Amino acid sequence: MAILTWAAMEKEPRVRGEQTQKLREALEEDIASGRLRPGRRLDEVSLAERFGVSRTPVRETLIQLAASGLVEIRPRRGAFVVLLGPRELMESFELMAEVEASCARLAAQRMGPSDRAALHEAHGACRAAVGAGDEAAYYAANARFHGAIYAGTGNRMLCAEAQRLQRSLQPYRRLQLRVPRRMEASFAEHEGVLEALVAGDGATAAERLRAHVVVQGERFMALLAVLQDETDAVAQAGYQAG
Amino acid sequence: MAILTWAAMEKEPRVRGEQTQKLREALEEDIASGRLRPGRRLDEVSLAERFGVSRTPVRETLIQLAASGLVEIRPRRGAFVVLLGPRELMESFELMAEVEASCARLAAQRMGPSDRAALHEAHGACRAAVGAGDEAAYYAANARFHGAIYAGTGNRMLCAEAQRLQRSLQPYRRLQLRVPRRMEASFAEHEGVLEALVAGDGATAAERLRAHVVVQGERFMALLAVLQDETDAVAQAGYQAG
DNA sequence: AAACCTATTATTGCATACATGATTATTGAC
DNA sequence: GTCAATAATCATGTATGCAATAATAGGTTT
Repeated sequence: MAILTWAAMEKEPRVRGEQTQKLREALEEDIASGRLRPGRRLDEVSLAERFGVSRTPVRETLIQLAASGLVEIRPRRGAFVVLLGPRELMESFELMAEVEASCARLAAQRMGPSDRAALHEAHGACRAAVGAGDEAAYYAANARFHGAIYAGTGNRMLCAEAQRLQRSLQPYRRLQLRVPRRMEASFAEHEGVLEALVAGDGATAAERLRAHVVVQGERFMALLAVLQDETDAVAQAGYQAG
Repeated sequence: MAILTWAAMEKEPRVRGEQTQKLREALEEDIASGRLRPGRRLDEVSLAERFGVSRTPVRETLIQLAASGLVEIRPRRGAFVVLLGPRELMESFELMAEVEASCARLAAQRMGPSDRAALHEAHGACRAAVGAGDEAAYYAANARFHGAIYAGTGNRMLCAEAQRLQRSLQPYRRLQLRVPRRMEASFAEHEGVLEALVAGDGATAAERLRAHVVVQGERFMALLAVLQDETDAVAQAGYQAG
């Protein structure tokens, strides 16, 4: 007793939660969707009132979010939605590119029929979104496309890591909507990745997916000035969530 | 106001802590050193008494450790030192291999003189440890060797991720001491990695470091039966820490 | 004797209360 | 009028108390 066998470990959330679970999902959604923008302070009492709970589960949720990289907690200062600086953004995109390249290499060797089906489905949805010019649909389908590659590795640890990184960069991807012909370029790159994946060419798939993410990062960094302006504007407006 | 500028974000711990900081370090050390073995249950009141604090900071620390992958929290059941099963161990080693390979590739291109000096220093310490047959010294020097490669990437996000993974696998590395001629083999592999790194050959360095980690993982998986026996014994003995 | 059901115990999850440090506002001086 | 120092306010960090659930022990039944 007092021992947990690994056989019993077949459930994902390594983290406690009853109330906390809901709080975490709600805040993650708020951050990803942009309702809570990077840099926004997260007041414990306000969040507690908003969700109708005490400060305790709020604090525990904030700690979880801090550990997953979405929130930053400064001792005695409070919690803030993580605001990545230029350097940290570049580093995060590079890390993302490396992880995704690894996923592509492994997925090319290991994807099963259902993985391939999911990948093609997501790719088709991307194509449809490009045709319709539907940014929101492309955004969702793009996430499925990348997620299918993660899952195709068969490595749940790697998959979880890739998803965590994707979530932490999600608040910034919104700004990519401003890049002209973004969807078309992204879709074309996806096609190259898909081709290499279905051919089982791991090296090529990895290189193409790495380049895809790196290029996205470079496009994004070009918009950094705009980002700065926006957060400044947010600061001045004293943005309120909910 | 209510906005955190990224200029102010030049401090590492994204996590709160006064008491919590000490608790986290102490528990990390206990887990890494093997005083708290994988599968061990972590009772909140016992920990609170042991550290002379209330349950609150203990809970917050456990949540942090859960998020970093060292502890697993099962709702209403308590916290346990993560006990990775065979599949999870394989996946973790693979993830580690991928991340380290990325580090090697980037470090080969970017390492500065101080990074190279640190790498050579660690390698020299490894050589000395092999000569002296000092397992503990090799263990420490090996960690410095890998850490120097992480740092050599100049990417703090990647570096932090690699270190987090290393910590989460640390409880299991102890068992590698049983592999015969482990130090000699490891050191020989290090030498190949170092050679490629100083030559600036990122592709070769990445491949060699990946192989190094993968081989370590394979050696390790061969000991899994022993691991299982040991944890079973621990379970029966009702291992007490401290 | 073994298995199942029940009652007790113990531990987690959450709420509330208090203390300390940070932030802000006010007041005074230059 | 601006800057600085001090006091008041507020938020965080920690402790404690209560409720609900899971683990456990005991008794009963087959």
